[in-house]
Amino acid sequence: MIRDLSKLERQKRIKEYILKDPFLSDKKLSELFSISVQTIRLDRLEMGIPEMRKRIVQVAKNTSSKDKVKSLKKEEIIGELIDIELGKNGIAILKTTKDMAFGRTGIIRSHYIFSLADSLAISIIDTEVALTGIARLSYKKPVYAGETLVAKARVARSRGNKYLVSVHVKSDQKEVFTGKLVIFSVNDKVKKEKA
Amino acid sequence: MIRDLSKLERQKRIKEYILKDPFLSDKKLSELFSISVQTIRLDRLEMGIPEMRKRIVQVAKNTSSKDKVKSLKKEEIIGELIDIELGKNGIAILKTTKDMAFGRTGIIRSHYIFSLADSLAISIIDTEVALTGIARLSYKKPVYAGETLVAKARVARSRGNKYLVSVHVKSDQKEVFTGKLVIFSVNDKVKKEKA
DNA sequence: CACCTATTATTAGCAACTACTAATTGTAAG
DNA sequence: CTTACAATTAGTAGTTGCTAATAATAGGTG
Repeated sequence: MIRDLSKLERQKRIKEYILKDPFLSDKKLSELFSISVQTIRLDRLEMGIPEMRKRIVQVAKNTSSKDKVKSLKKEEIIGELIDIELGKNGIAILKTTKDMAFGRTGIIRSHYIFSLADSLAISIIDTEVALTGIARLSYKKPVYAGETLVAKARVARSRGNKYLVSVHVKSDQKEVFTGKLVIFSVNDKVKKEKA
Repeated sequence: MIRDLSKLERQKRIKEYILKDPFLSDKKLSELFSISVQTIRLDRLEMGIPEMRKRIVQVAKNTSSKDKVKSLKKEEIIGELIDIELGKNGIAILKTTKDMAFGRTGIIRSHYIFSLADSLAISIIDTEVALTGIARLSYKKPVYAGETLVAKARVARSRGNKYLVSVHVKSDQKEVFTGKLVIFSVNDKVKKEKA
C-alpha cells in the first residue's frame, strides 16, 4: 500500500500503474493508494485517463500502437548507442540475457551479435536509408548470457554510396567478434523530401 | 438482417459472428438476427460463450502476450523448419512482417535474414552444440515486409568438428541472400575456447 | 474569520450484463 | 382438438464499473 503522497506524486504513480496494468479498476487503485474511489476518479479526470473498460478496449483493438512505439523508437537498433560520430565511428552496448542464448549451454546465439554489429554499422552511415550488402564475420570466442558486449564500428573506406565498416565486439576487454560489412546508402528521392 | 433460421443454424452463425468481432454486444447481435436479447443470451449460455466484456478482456490479454513474443526473442529457431537431413541439408521458411522491417522503407533488416540462415545452418549440424565461427554474407536484393523467404542450406565440406555450410535464401524464386558459414560442433567441453 | 483546496460522501443514472421466474408462441403427437 | 413440450420472449432483481453532479468535511493560509 502507498500512503501520504502529494497530489502530483500520486497522480504520477497512478498513471504509471495504469500504464503497466490497464486492467486496474478504480476500486483496486483506491485500495492500492489507500484513498477514496472518488479521488481516483478525479485524478483520472484531471489526467484525461479513460475508465478501465475503455482502456481494455484500446488494448484489445491496438495491435499496432505499442508496436509502433517499440519498433520505431527502441528497436531500430539492437543494443544501446553510446557514442556516435556520423560517417566515422560509433559505440554500442548490448547486455546479453538468457533469452538470447541456447538453453543448454547459455552461449549467446551468433545472430544477436551480428545484429548488434549490423545495426551499429548501419546507424553510423550518415544517410536516410542504408542497406547491408556483403559481410564477413568472425566469431572469436563464445559469449555467455549475462556478459555485456561493447561494439565499436569504424568506417574504414568509402567510395560513393558504398562504405566499408569494420566492427569489433568485445566482452570484458576480450575480442569476441569482428566483422567487415559493406553498407550501401540509398538516397530515396522518391519517397522523402524533408531532412 | 438474418431471419428464420433453425436454432442450431442460428447458434452456429452467432458463434461465427462473435469470433469475427468479439466486440458485439447482445443487443447488437439481437438486432442483427432480429431476435430478442434473451434468446441471444440463452444461445451464448448453451454454447458457453462469455459476455462481451470478458471476450474483450481475452482479446486484450492475447494481444499483450503476442507483444511479449514479439519483443522478446523467444523462438529457438528463426523461421520454420520445413525439411532437414542432418549433416546434409535443410530448408526453412520465414514469413516476413512489418516488425522485421525499417519503418520508413519496409525493407527487412538484414539481421533477420542472417538469423534465418544462421539458425538453419546450425540446426542441420548433427551435434549437441554448434557454434558459428566465420561467415561470409552477401545480400543480393532488398526484401520487403510480407515476402516469404525460403532458405536452403547445404553442408559443403566438413573436416573434424568444422563444417562449411552454404545457405541460399530466395524470395519468389529470386535469390536475395547467400552466405557461407563455418560452423563448429562442440561435443563436451563447452567452456573451452574454440579455435 | 472567511476563503480555498483537496478529499470524501451521496445520489441518480447508464451499459451490459447474470440469474431467475413467468408468460407466450409454435408445433407435433395422442 | 387438445395436450405436452420446446422455444422464445418478457420482466424483475441484483452486479460491476463506471459518469455526472452536488454536497459535506477537513486542513491550511492570509
